[in-house]
Amino acid sequence: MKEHVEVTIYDIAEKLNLATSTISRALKDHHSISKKTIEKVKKTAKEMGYRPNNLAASLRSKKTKTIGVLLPTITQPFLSSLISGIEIASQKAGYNVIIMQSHDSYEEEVNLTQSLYNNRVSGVICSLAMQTQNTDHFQVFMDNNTPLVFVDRVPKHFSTFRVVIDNFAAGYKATNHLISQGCKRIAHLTVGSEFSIYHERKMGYLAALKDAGLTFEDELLVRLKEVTYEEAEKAANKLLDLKNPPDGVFTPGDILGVSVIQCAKKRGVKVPNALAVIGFNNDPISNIIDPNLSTITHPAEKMGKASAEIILKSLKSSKKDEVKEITFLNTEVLVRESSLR
Amino acid sequence: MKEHVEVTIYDIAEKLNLATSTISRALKDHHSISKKTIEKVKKTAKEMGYRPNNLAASLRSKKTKTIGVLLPTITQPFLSSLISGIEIASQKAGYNVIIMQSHDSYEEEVNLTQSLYNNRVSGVICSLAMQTQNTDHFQVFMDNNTPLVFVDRVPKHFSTFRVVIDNFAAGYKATNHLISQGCKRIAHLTVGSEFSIYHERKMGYLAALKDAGLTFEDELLVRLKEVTYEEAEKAANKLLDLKNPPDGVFTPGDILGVSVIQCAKKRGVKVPNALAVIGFNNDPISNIIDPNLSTITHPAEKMGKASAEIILKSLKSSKKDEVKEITFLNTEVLVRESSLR
DNA sequence: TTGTACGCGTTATCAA
DNA sequence: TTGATAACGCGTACAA
Repeated sequence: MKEHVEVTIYDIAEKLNLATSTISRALKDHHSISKKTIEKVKKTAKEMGYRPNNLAASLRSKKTKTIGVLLPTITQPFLSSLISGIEIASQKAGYNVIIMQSHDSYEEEVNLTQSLYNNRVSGVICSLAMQTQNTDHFQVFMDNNTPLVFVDRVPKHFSTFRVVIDNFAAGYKATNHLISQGCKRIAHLTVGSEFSIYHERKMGYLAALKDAGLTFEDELLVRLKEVTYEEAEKAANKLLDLKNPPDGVFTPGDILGVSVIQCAKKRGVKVPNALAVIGFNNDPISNIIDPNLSTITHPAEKMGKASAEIILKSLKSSKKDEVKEITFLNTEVLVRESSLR
Repeated sequence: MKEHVEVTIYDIAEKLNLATSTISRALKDHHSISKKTIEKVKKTAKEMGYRPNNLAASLRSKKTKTIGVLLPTITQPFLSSLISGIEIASQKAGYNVIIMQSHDSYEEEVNLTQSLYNNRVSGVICSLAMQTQNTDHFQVFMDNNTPLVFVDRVPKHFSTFRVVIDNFAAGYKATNHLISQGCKRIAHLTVGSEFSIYHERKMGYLAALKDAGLTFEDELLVRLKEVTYEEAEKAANKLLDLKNPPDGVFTPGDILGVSVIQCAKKRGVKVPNALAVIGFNNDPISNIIDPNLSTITHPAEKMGKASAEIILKSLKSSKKDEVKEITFLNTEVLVRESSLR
C-alpha cells in the first residue's frame, strides 16, 4: 500500500543540509544560487518526487497566475473560440484559465464574481450576461487592482479595459451591403435591451437606411424574445406575410439568418433574389446553409487573445494610474450567396 | 486614494474580541457557535469588507474545490457541450472548473497534467489527445487519490473511471441503418490510430457489413489524415470516381458527412437516393445541411455532467478501494433526409 | 460555546 | 552565495 506523503522543499533541504530558502531559490533558477547547487537541488527534487504546491506559493506571493473568465455560456461558436484564444495566450504565459458560465443570469454572474475574487484570480475577463444592467459587482476587482477586461458585451459606464468590435459600424456595413445589392425594403431582427450589442447593430442599421435615403418602416423591425431558430422563424413568417414584404433582411446573428433562409425556402421565396439575407458572426452553420449565408466576421479568437494579453501586460506594469483603453477589432462583410444578386 | 488592505478573520476577531477560530466557524455556520455570535460575526464581516481567501483555506484543508479539465480543444461543438455539462454540475456543487487544451499534442498534455497537479485540483476530467499513446503522466493523480475520469477518448489499459459511448455499437448501428435503407456498397471514412474511437467505429462498421452478408471492399474504406472538410472532400471524390461507386457512406463525424453531401451535390450525385449518408455527433451543422444529415447522437452535455458527478461522488466517499467503473451513455440513430429512401 | 496554538508549503526579508 | 525566520490567511485538535 502506497502511503502518499507530500514531498516539500523542507524535505529536500533536510536531505541536502541546505536551507529551505536555498531550495526555493534553486528551483526557480535564482541568480544568487550557484549552478552547482541548483543542479544538485533539482536532481534530488526529481528523485524524491517533489511537486511544487502552487497554493502555498500563491498564498505567500499573492500571485495566482490564474485568469478568471466569466461568460454567458460557452457553447456558442463565438464564445468557445473566444475562450480558445484566451486559453492559448494564457497558457503560453504560464497562466491558467478558470471558466464560469453565467447563463445570462445577473444573479449567477454576481455570485461567480465573488467566487473569482475569493480565488484571488490575477485577472478577469468577462462578457456580460444579457440580464446584467448594473456592474457594481465588479468593483471589487477595481478596488484590488485586479486587471479587468470586458469583451464583446461590455458595460457602457464603467471604466475598465474593453475589447470589442464596432457594432454600430458593423450593423451599418451589413445594411449598406444589402442596399448596394439593390434592396429597398430591408428588415431587421433585434433582441435585448438598449444596452446590448444588438441595440448598437440596430442603430447602425437605422443609420445606413437614413444615409441611403430609405425611410424606416416600423413593420420591418421585429423584436425577438431570444436568439433561437424558432423565434427567428416566427419573425420571418411575420415579415413574409406582410402586404409589402421586405426584399432584404439583416439579422444580428447567424442562427437568425439561417432560420430566415430556411423559412424563405419553405415558403418558396427565393434567396437572394426575392429576399437577400445577411447574418452576423460567421458561425460554421453560415457556411453550410444553402444558399451560403453572407455574414459579418467576428474575430472571436483574436478578441480572446487580445483580452488575455491586456491582462498579462497590465500585471507586468506598475498597476497604478493605468489608462483603461478600449480595443477595437475589425469586422468585415463576408459576401456569400445569400445576398449576392 | 484607496489603499487596499486585505481584511482577514484575524481583523474581525480583534474587532469583536473573539478568537479567530470562532470567526472561522461562525462564517461557516458551525453548529457549535451560538446563533447570536454567528449573526454578529457575519454582520461585521460584511461591514469590514471581509472576503474569504480560498487559497489559504485550500492550503490548510488540502481541498481546492476545483476540477481540472483537460481536452484536445474546446471549439468543437461536442467538446464545448461537454465542458458545459461539467461546468454546470460542478458549479452546482460549489466547485470551480479550470480548463486546458492539449491541442491534441502529447507533449502539451504531459505539461498540463503537471500543472493541474501543481494546482492540487480536487479531480481531473480528461479526453486524451489524438497523439497520446502512453498515459503514465496521469499516474500522479492515482498516487494521490485524486479522482480521475477519462471521457470519450479514453485509454485502453489504465484503471480509472471512464465515461464513454459504445463506439463499436454506434458504428454498427449507423452502418446497419444504411443497410436497412437498401445500401449494398457502403463506404467508410476513418482516421487516427488503432487506439482511437474512430477505430472502434470502424470495427462496428465492419461487423455490420459482415452480419448482413455484405463483403467488405477495401476501396470503400478511406483513411483520412485529419478531420477536415478538405480531407473528406478528397475522399468523397475518390469514392465517387470509382468504377463501382458506393451507394452509402458512414462517416464517423458530421463535418465529414456534411462535406460528403456537399461534394455529392457538386457532382450531381443525388443524396440520399444515389448516395445515402450518415454522420456522427449531431453537430449543429448536421441539421442545417440540405438534405439534413442523418447522424448518431452523442450525449455531450450528459457525459460532462456524468463525469463531474463521478468526481464529486468519489470525493465524498472514502477514496480507498473504489471500483473504477465504466459508464456507458446511450447513442441513437437520428434518421434525417440524407439516408432516408 | 469559545479560546489557544500550531501547521499547511511556500516566499521574502534580513542577516551572515 | 546561503541561512534563519517570519509571514501569507485559514482550519482544527485540544483545552477551557
